[in-house]
Order: sequence, then structure tokens, then C-alpha cells
Amino acid sequence: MTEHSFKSPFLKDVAERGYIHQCTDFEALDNALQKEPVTAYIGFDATAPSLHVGNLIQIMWLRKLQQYGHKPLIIMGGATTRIGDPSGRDESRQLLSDEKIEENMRNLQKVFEKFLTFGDGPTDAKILNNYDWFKDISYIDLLRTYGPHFTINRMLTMDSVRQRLDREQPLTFLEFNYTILQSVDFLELYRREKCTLQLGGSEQWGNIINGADLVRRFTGAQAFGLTSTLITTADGKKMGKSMGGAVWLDEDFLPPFDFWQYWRNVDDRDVIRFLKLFTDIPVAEIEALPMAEGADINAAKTLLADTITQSTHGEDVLAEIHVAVLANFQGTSGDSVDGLPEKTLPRGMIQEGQVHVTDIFMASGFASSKGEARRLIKGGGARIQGETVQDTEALYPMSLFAEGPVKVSSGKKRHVALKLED
RNA sequence: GGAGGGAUGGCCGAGCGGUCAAAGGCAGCAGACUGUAAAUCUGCCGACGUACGUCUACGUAGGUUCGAAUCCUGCUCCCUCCA
Repeated sequence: MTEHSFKSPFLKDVAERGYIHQCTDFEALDNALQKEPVTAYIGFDATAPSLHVGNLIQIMWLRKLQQYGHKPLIIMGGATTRIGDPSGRDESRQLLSDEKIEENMRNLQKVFEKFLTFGDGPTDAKILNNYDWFKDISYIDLLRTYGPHFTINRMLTMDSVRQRLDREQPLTFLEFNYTILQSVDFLELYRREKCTLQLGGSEQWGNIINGADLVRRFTGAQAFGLTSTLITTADGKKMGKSMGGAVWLDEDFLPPFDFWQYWRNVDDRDVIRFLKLFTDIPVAEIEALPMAEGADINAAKTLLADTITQSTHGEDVLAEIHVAVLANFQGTSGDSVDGLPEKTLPRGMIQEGQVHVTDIFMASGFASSKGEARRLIKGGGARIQGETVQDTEALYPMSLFAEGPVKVSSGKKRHVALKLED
């Protein structure tokens, strides 16, 4: 079945935007989606305190689903995170403590609220925790109930398993069980929520079909699996690294200004693709964007950054960023700090009413040692209030902060509003 | 259980008694050119003292030596082959 023949609006749109990698049964799913609202889920393990751009495609998927009148479920991996998914990894995951997992799960939920509408309505999103149905199952029960439905023969053919074996990397028994838990999730959700569709990244294919199979074995019902393509940047890397860190969706982990910059600076070749994947802008509109020559594409990049930032961080935050961008890139007022990420200069760095330049750059997060700060200065990339710093040993008086936060820059693109510790 | 090989900076990977803070590559940072892009070119890329310097580092604990990432011994972990 080619992507052009979809009849359900959801599949049609999502296919056109380039989300789809594989499906257990395109035709049947397409029919189901036309007939009635479908309940679908994606599982998220709480391995980090925030989601990052790599997860964005999954979130967008749920969002689209909701927009087309279906019901999205989010499963927090309270149980599965304790096991560790081996899919797509060469090494075992570092196991997290229970407290850490709980904390991460609480943190993750914030992000979903930005993208989805929650509630009790028929198409309202809902968050569930798979720990709820695993915590009371005994080992014997689990083995007796589900064990007979999984053959080792089949499990050994799973990509995630085979890859480890082929590379002679260890795969622990713990990890080997991950797919069973994820499969039981699907069954449990089918029973509790009439959920018949599981979405996920392409590396989840194995886990997903095992789950769909389990649903069929226990209930006779057809459950669907649909996976997304692995999104890479034009230079072939996984998405999501910028300025030394991951591109987090949570403003507590990455300032929205930096988030905006990440999208503003994507490779030319990625703009159209990303607009389709990460915004709600109609495909026809995206394709009509003027980008014939050189700099024209910058408008499209701004649109991309604006749209995504607005959906993840909100209108108000975006407005602040625009002020900062105007000041720092369009050169209106060189030392405006509005909308820039804030950093704090600890009082302890002040000696006799003066601050050393190197301390200023360390406090700003642009250098992790005095030596690094000096190198930055020597390289000509260090600026304070727009003025290039020449002297690696310069001392600045406290009066520098008299008017409020000070703009500190590393290179042309990284700016920070440095304020004095209270 | 036996035999052999290995563990080097964020990663890959050379070095195999002094000239080693350790080649080279990747990643990262800054500069130039541009369009806040890509490609290219230049510089930087352990910490502290602004160069020369000092300290900490080549799995881990000791030892030999004027001197060790380099040699020896114990330990830990990994790999290969045999059983």
C-alpha cells in the first residue's frame, strides 16, 4: 500500500509529513481510523529528567492523533525503566534508583501538557504508569501467565537481541525481559482503555509487534503497530546535540533562547523536512515557502524556530526571545539582555569589589576553567556588553552590574544575561 | 580449568625506559568567509599560575631505575583460542 492511497485523514497527513516507517497492517489500520476514534499509546521511559528533541516526533504523533479525533495515551515506564530497554543500544543502560525514576516521571509530564489536551473526554489525552499493573504481579504469576506466549526462538530473532549477540556485547537476562513487559503493557491497555494502536520509534518495532501479538493471543482482537522513521540531521547524525548538551524540551534544562537557536540554526537541507515533522503547518503551505536563493531560507528557519518554540514554551516566551534575537542578531541595541538565558555570578568570585574576567566567563557557562576562559579571550571570541575582551587578566568593578544583568557573549551566537548573586 | 592478548585524554587510536601532557583522527570551542546554514581555511582543545613553570594523569596497588604510559609483581576487568 503506498502512502498516497490512505483514506483516513490521520494517516494521510502523517504519511505526507514523513512520519511513517512501518505498520503491522496499513489497510486495516486505515479502515479502523476511518470508522471510529482509535485509542493509541506511546511508552516513555523515565531515563532522564526531561524529554529532548529526539522524543519530539513521538509527541507530535500523539498531537496529530488528537487533532484528528483520536485518543492518545502516554505510558510512563515506572516499571520498564527499572528494567532498561536494550533496543538500539550497545551497552546496558545505567540502572536508575527508584527515587530518581519517580522524580523523572513527574518532570516529564509537564512537557506533554504543552502539546496535548488532557481530561476525561473521548479524545482527551491520559497518562498512565505501567508500574501500576506490574507492581503486584509475582514472578511466578508473570511466568505462568505470559511466559508460554513468548518463545526464546522468536525473541532471539529480535533486532535488539541479535545486535548484541552479533557484536558479542552482553545482554543481561534483565534486559532480555524488557520486551515481555512492554508487550504486557499493550495487552493491559487494550483491556483497560480499548487501546488498539501502539506508536513508537523504528527501534521499537520488535517490542511493538510482540505486544500486538500478545493482544491477539489473549483477546483475539487485532492490535496495530506503527513506527516512525529515525530522524537524523542532514549530516547523518541523530538529532539533538547543541552547544555541548542535549536539546531538552524542558526550560529548566535548556533555556528557551537556546532552544530557539537550535532550530534557527538547522542545516539548510533539514528545514522543509523539520517543518513537516515538527509543526502543524499544512504541507502545501510549507512546500510553497520561498527559498529559491540563499538567504531566503532564513525566513523558513525562523518560521521553524518560532513555531516549535511556541508549542513547547508558549507565546510569551517566544515574544521574549524575539526581543533578544532582534537585539543580538539584528544589531539594534548591542547590550540588551532581555530574553537571554540568565546566569548568576556568585558573590564568592568578588574580591575587593572587583571581578576577574575569567570568573565572569566561567559563571556564564562559557568556560569550565580559567585557562579555558583565557583561551576564549585570546581567540577573540569573548565579549562583555558587546565589547571584545582583550586582556585575559582584566578586572571589572562591581559598578558593571549597577544597571542590572550584564550581557556576556562567547562568539557571535552565544549570549547570556549575567546577574549578580543576591 | 589451561594458553595467549589487552586496558592510553569526551570517543577512536598511536606510543613500548628519557626528546610524553602523550602522534593522528573524530567531536567540541573560537576566528575568517557567508545567510545566525553547509563546505573551506586558521587557532585552541588536562588543571593551576598570563610564555618558560608547577601539579595531576596512560585500569588498580606496589616495585626496579637517576628517570616509567613504556620494565617487574599482585589485583580488577575485557577479549581470543583450547578444554
